Amino acid sequence: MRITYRGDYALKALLDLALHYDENVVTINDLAKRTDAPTKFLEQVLLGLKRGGFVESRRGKVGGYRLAKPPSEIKLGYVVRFVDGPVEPISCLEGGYSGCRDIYRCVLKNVWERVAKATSEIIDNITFEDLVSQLKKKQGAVVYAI
Amino acid sequence: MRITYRGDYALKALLDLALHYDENVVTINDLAKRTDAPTKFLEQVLLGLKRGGFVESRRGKVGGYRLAKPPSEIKLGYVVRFVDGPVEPISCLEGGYSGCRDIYRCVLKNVWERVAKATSEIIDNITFEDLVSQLKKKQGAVVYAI
DNA sequence: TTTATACTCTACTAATATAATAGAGATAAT
DNA sequence: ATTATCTCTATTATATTAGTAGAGTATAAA
Repeated sequence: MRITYRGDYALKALLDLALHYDENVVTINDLAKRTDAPTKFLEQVLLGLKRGGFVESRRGKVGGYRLAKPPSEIKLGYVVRFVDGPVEPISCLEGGYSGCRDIYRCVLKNVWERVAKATSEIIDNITFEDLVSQLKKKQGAVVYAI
Repeated sequence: MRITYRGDYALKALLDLALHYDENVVTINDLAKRTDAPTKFLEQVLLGLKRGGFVESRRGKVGGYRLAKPPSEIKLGYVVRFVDGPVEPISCLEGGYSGCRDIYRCVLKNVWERVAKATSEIIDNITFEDLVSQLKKKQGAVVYAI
């Protein structure tokens, strides 16, 4: 698993939307500011998240983005896989891999499977609600105003 | 962490050398055959492994490669880090990262740290001796002749 | 109805990493 | 000398990543 900038921006944007879940929509400009992402790049990221069913949007003068589901129903793992692909550390676990013969395959493959499982167990047991409460516990909600 | 073909070849070559640890050196051609790696590419990989202190080589007519240390002293994690870089899933844990502001930093960083730790705990507790014995247990040593 | 604002969509580009390929050179055994 | 084998540097093709650009669409408010 490798988190790219695209993935990092996506997670931070969703976390920001989770922090504002009870409020109105958040504009992409505000998201870009608070996540330190280039606005036009973040647009693409959010478009992807919309197509993935993670966010909803509203166009026009009071437009913006909001989460499509409550933060408690969005697991970190879902987002990571959607944006940055499988968590497996090597392509031989992902399907079309032919870079190894059977002789060494199983013994190394087994290691990568263990790594993937350990990774999944972490990121599939964290929701954005968890992240929000960790954030609030740590610094206080007032910090997150625009 | 992402295992590249380079890393995959390196691990398989070392595993092959571990299987032949008590014997003579192994030529790059034999290694290339058994690991299904392009010979010239594997040359570079082995050169790297030599500089990293994982293998020794001998030139000339009966030349080849051998492990520089017993298989029990080579951990998978060492090799992975040497060949494919840090196991951390995101560059913010690797030093010069500036892609996040403090507001979201800690809470996501903490997740990636947990992933990196879980990964390390797996790959730093497997030696090439372990892999060899798993391999032998599974298929019998006779399979590994040229 | 016009205008301003904000999301939508597609195309393009620069930089970097990855996975090789190529070939000349050095060393050791026969 | 010859042959086999490792050594080293340069080059290349492809894919990925990160970002930029710009025209288009929807909505609220003046």
